[in-house]
Amino acid sequence: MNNDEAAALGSEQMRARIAWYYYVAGLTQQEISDRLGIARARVNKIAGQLRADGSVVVDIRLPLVSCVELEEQLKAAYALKQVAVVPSVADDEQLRRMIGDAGGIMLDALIADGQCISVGWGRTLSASIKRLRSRQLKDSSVVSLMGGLTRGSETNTFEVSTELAKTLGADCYYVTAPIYCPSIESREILLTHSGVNEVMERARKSDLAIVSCGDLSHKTALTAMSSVGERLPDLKKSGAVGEILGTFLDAQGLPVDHILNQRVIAMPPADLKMIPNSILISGGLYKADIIEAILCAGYVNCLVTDEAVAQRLVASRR
Amino acid sequence: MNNDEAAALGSEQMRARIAWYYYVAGLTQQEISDRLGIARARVNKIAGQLRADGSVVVDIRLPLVSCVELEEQLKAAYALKQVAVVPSVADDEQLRRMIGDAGGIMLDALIADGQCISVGWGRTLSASIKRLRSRQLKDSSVVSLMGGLTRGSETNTFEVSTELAKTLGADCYYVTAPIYCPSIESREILLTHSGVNEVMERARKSDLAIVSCGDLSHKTALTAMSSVGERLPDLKKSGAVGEILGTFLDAQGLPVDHILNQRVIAMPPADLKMIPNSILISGGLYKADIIEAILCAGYVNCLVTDEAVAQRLVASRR
DNA sequence: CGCAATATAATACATTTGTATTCCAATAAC
DNA sequence: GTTATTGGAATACAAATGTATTATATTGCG
Repeated sequence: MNNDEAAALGSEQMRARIAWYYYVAGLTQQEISDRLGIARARVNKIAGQLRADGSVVVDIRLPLVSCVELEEQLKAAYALKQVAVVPSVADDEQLRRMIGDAGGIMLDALIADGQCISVGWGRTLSASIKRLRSRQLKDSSVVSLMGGLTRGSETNTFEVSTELAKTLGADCYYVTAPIYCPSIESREILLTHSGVNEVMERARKSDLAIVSCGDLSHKTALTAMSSVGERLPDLKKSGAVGEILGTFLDAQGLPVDHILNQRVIAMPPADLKMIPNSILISGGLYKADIIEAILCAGYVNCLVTDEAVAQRLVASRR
Repeated sequence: MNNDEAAALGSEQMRARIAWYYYVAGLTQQEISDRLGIARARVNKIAGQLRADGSVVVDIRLPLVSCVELEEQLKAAYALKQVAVVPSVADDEQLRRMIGDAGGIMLDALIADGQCISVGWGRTLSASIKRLRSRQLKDSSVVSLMGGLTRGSETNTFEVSTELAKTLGADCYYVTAPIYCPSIESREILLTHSGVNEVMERARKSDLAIVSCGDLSHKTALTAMSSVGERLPDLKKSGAVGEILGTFLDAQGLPVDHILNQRVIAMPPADLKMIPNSILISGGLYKADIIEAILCAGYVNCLVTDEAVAQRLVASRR
């Protein structure tokens, strides 16, 4: 291929060439920029994006025995069907990608045609979905498990379900309501009128649920919403350790008595128990408490997390 | 994990940690060496090995349209069942790895339990086999298609079949003879007495054959054997353009009349036609002639090669 | 048309990586 | 016990990479 041809490449084909040359052939970025006739800085940027957006994925074929052991211990301790544990790293974003990758691999094996897949929200979930192989499932559907965020966040609940549906080639059903209603009355109105109930009914009957969870620190995306963030002291006083599907739970995994829980529009966590396969994808030591609460209550039967959290979980069951 | 624990890690677990931290988490080699308490240079070396030995594999999820087009054209032009084309790069070793990767992906999809898989020899084949997922096939076997090299080469025929059998968890049958006999008489003796015939019979009945090919330059491993290398002028005079399974072919794909062909111990190329799936894995522009010859004769029905060769092949069928 | 917004090239620089070299300790061979 | 051999640490340095800055098209819009 000569430079004239290269110059005529669309940006998508440019990305594909860079992916091959850099990640498979092992050319240097300089060589690639020469060959393609573009600035090296651009190659560098695109190469980074390719990793981040899941166009290039790496598989590690050496299991870590310490993680494999933890997986087995967690399965036994919390009666889980499937567990994946990845090594811990300090950087949150890197950890999310690692857990997301592992979650994607688990999902890849569980997803089949003819299923209804319900999905929560979160950056880790978003990473998992990027990792999935795309398919053309004709008889499948994706359902959102919770209302949307009004303040445009980097990842909205709508975005997660849309992306999953697109990747799978499935239909998508949205909970067209805010995650927290302004008042208990408005919640009633929304539930009775807007078709939200039908979607949640569909979610209850789904074959596979994919959820994440949030703790009470400011690191968690949900608490970054002003409506939630300003209530953090309240929530802590009420005994909450974090949330799943927008519902705040205490250390035993029971919903706490708090105004936010009365205004949430999402499937109640207890309903997850009716779903054959439910996966919690979440890690980072600061989420250990809420993860433990969710497992104690038995809301989910599969888990993807990191080594440090797994150790905590195993230790507290001794 | 603290340093004391890390220091106690076996080297295999060390490799696994490095794989995760470097390729998935994206830590720098310095960070990893600090965390594991080892020299950075060692991390660097291991990280390189992990890529090379197939413990870390990368998947590109963006197809190159130019390659996809060539695949379709080749299928049509040479009546092939499956074709994979990867972008070309100048460096031979890099190209081998790319083609090997693509070959591994094709093989992964074709290999099933209960099969007999026959295999030739070559560095590209070796790369393909490294890329395969390991399995536990109880009712499968691997058969070598050709005799061994006496002069210890970096990859011997025995090594390729052994590694494939190990990866698949299958039995392995070897052609316990040199690829070229010292004389026509010794060849007769070997064929009648040593069980070589039984193995070749088994190969003829195999379900899947995996072969590579060699050209007549000194780049090719086979011609590096002194017994072959010194006959290169002869071979060229007799019209040979390269070899498959140790048998030298002319541009039409017919075995040439040459002493080496009379002394080769390997399955004759024509017998490949009886095998349901036969894959030729080979690339590099200097091999275009022999690849074309093999395809013209219809010895194989699947092909893995690179873009430049694919273009040549398509062009010469116009 | 001119203007702002965007994308890319060109450049520079700090960080990270690959690699060679030397040195040291543990181990095996004598 | 002494001497090779080996594997890894320590070091140094060149190459490659990540990133910021500025300059230069290119595009879309009023």
